[in-house]
Amino acid sequence: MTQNDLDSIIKALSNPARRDILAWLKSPEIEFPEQCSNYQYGVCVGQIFEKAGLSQSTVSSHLANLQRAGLVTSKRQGQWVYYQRNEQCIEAFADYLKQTL
Amino acid sequence: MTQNDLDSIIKALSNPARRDILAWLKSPEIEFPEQCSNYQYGVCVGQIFEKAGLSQSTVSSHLANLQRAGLVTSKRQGQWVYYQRNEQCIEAFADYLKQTL
DNA sequence: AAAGTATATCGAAATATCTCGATATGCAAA
DNA sequence: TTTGCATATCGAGATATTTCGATATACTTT
Repeated sequence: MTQNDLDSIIKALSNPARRDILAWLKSPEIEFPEQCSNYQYGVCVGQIFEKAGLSQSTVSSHLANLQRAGLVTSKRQGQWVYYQRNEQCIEAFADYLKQTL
Repeated sequence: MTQNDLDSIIKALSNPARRDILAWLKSPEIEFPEQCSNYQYGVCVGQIFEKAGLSQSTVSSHLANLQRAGLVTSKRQGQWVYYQRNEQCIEAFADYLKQTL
């Protein structure tokens, strides 16, 4: 965990909308029951967009931000892009913080 | 730990200068060997200001920010104001994050 | 009381972030 | 290949943050 990683992760988490999205992705079945497909690759942008109460472009931007920080991964399936939590990164960050803060 | 607490703590930590200050305060004897007085109440603003490479007003503002977030406490001793880490708050935050992130 | 030192607050300029609508891109269906 | 849907990117306006110098406040010393 470099200082740069830490910086982008904390900056990503400093926004409430992004924290909400990350929290929602913990329970896709509960938070996004409307999604037709299964949750193998996570949740698609449209679902998150509808729940967030923000514009589509804003949500897309937030997701890109979370992904640059390494907190989520994405996978395109046809015309949809699915996002899911990167638990490894999230746990590593929480551990690092607990240890060094 | 309310959502407001979390928000102000993460926002406080999202700035590298404030993270540096908080890290320095972990080892006052090592990081601020120049301080004349003992470290009972922490480190005084002037010491932090000299180390930070930022203006006095900026450092004072960062310290106020950390204090509003609950991450440090301050105590005036004569004309000096000493800041020290609030370990209880810091640990509670790290634990909360580890649990809920 | 006056002057000096330490810290906090104020006001403003520079920079970054958030948000949106418009539009581009990638893929699917007709 | 044209049309339509899902997502990403662009450009711009609004807001927030960072930083500074100037000044105010708190305290000490003379």
